[in-house]
Amino acid sequence: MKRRGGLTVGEVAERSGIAVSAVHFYERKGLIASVRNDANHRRYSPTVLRKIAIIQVAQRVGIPLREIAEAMDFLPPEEKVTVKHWEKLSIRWTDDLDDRIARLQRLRDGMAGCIGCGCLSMDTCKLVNPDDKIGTNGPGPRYLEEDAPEVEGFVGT
Amino acid sequence: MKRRGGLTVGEVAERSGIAVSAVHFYERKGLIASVRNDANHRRYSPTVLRKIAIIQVAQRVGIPLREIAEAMDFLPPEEKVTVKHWEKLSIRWTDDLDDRIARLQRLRDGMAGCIGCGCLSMDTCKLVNPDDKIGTNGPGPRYLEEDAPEVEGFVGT
DNA sequence: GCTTGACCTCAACTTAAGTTGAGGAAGTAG
DNA sequence: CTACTTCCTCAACTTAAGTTGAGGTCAAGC
Repeated sequence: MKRRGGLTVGEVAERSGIAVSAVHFYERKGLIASVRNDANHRRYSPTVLRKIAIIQVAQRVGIPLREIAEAMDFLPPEEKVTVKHWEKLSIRWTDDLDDRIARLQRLRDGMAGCIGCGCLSMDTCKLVNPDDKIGTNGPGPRYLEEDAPEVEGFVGT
Repeated sequence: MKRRGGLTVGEVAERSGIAVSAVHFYERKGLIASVRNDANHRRYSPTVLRKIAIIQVAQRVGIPLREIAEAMDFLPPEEKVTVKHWEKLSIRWTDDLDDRIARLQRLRDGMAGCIGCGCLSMDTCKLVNPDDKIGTNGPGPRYLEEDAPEVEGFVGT
């Protein structure tokens, strides 16, 4: 196979640790790009490895590919990408990550509170009623504690 | 519509804040149960509202329905479910949540470090190399910094 | 007596992130 | 020359968690 002209899809797959099909997939989604040689085979710039690494980190942060693609659209046309650009993405995704962590922590604190009180699913429970809908009479879990005692009716009592 | 015999699917949907189709779906997945009246209409015990509330909290924690169903399989046959049981589930999922938070925090710390050093995708980067595969020569992102400088070959240099 | 509303079932569609497989071309090793 | 490997495209399948729609039943209200 012709050397000269960049990395083959197989090399990219092996070195980035993802499957060839995933490399194809990322390309279809516009996350990475390649040029074709005369045999219509993809050739990648080595910077694609950096990009794939970024993609993987972003995915672990929980960013969907669509958003990763959007963020990467703001990058200059390949060779001009600098460390500054990676830093920007990094900061952006760190903020996302902070949000996610904060949300999970609030949830955890709620859970911890509920372990003590055993209130899970009660109408005053922050966990079940995260938006504090109580009293709005809109849909959402309510009246739960009112129902539980008078089980009457079920099984035909 | 006959009153007597428990909540209708519409009532469950409205009071739990999920769609009727979702109630059906949860039932198909074995997460909740109903009995049928003579018109073949579902009738639910009010405890189903509690269960759905639990399902929603667990989902927000990030537990897939399959696992929620498994956990709920350990619950006694309906009416015998006590606050103790909810507490057990709560504790179990709090642990899951702690893990999830810890993982995200490690990731965040890695990101923060990378913002300073601009190393994203370097071979020494904990983020890109979470398992510290460096030197194993196995697949995974490596050599990245070795490649970047000598871009030669691409575009035919 | 007919329309309306809530319910029923079953099948197909949706999104995300890929994987798997069929069918074919092209370059390399023996 | 033939076999092997890598590559190509395109279509279909996968899982999760539901939603949407078609076609049908049943009781109530006017």
